[in-house]
Amino acid sequence: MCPFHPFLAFGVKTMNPVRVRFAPSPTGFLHVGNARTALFNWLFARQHNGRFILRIEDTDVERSFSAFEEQLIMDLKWLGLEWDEGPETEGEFGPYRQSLRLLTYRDYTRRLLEKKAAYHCFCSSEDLEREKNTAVSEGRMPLYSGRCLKLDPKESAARIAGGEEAAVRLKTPECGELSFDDDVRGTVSFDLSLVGDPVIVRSNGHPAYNFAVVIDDHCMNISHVIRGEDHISNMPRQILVYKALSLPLPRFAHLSMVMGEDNTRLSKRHGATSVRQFDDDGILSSALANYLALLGWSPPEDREVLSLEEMVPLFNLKKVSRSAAIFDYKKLHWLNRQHLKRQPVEQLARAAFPFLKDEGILPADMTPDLWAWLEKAVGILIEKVDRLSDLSPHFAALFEYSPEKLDGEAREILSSDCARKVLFSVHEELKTLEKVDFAAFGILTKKVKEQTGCKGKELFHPLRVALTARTSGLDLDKFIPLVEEGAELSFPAPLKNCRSRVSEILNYLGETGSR
RNA sequence: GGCGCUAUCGUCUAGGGGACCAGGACGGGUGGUUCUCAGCCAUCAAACCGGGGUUCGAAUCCCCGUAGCGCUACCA
Repeated sequence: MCPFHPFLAFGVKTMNPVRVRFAPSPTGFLHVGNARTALFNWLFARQHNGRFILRIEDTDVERSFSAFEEQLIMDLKWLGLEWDEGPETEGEFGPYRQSLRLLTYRDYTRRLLEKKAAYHCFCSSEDLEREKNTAVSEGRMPLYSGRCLKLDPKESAARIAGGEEAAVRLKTPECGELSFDDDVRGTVSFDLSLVGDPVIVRSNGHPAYNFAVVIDDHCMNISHVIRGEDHISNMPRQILVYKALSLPLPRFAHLSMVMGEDNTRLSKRHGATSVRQFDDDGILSSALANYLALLGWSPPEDREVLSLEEMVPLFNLKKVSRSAAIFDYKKLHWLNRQHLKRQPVEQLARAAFPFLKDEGILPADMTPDLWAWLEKAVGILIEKVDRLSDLSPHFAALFEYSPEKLDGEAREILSSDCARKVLFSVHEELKTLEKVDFAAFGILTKKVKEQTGCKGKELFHPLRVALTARTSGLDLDKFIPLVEEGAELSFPAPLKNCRSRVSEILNYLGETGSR
């Protein structure tokens, strides 16, 4: 617990270690907008050898759930944003959950009340609502009237002693100007005549946000408050709390918002918005983090594809953009492709596995042989996709072989003279081969070319259709070894080798007489 | 309504009084890569919100409009 300390009023200047925090409320999944705030805090802490603190703001008892808190923690870890202090790790400035800090808030509230910097308010929410409505209809600012401030202190004390519920309001100056220096926006100022006495403690005893953050940031020794722009309008109220308590101010930086394509706040109808969904969609955490960083920050020398570690020394909070950014899924997908390519095949195979298992393409119990094949296949197929979730159809195409589903274009290709010669020649050659690997395939095509006199399209198109029953797909010299090796392994649905494919299509064509 | 923040290609942005008839990336168009698709490479189109100042000179500084967003809670 952090006791109130009047000395701090004079802002004792020491070596100020960088301490930043990410303070989400556990009221839902980790949203990409919040994730970006967390990321910028993390980057800032890491590059200054500072501490990154996670604090759970669960003072809204109605909406906070521990399940969300657990999810939040998982999502943050998935993104790679490990915290130095917070739930699980703890630390010397805890507890890191607001619901466990009630005594601290109470202590500070008492000080404020004693200094007469705050007062009890007995107004009912109905009264408040009515006053607000009349103010608005008369075109006035809906400020609190200050009715309870005028109450006789004795009466007020008696009502409290009598057990009556009351909120606590901060007494604010009636006029004047307040300004602060924002690290991304410069000087921002407000007219104090426009801020009413805010409730700092609700009548249920829980602190209001604008009070709790100030206390927590101070007690946790936060040096830089980096948060969303939506908090900027709260600054006068928060600064007033700092002043009433004579606490030194940390530095502030307000980040712009993340919007959807239609320039409204990013929400479910724009597509995936929680980091969990991106994981489910086959987006790598490093790609998401990279993309989020690019929303507002631009790395020097056009180095756009960056890992978390690479971003740390390059990041510059003061260069962060002040305007809102629209979330562009296309660019995220492109970036994901870049990150996918940087990934070693072993890792890619591991990352792709869940998607392929769910599609029934791979068995749940993988053997070393299957892993080896998967690595090879993923290494080849990855260049076809932006996301891991897009891998399944490409894998499925390896397994599926259905001459009866031949489309018009494929039949057309098969109907040429060359096609007939190529098919028979390949069929014969395949009989002599034990296994068709990359080298064997080269020799095979050369032989077929000599025997049939067909080359180029005339040779490869029929070959492709014969082996895949499709007109497009993987390069044949990659496709064939994959299929041949896979044919010897046991998958949920077996993979046919080249020889049986060619026999099958020859049979099919013979039966239907369509050759 | 009030207050605050913001404003460069469709999108993310570079730029910080002359180096800018504005650069990069995504996306789009076109061409190349002697099997297809994809990829990759090359190439093209595409922007300083409007109006006033300040200045020899403004995307850049100031003011006014406009628009978007945020806040205006006993939500955070």
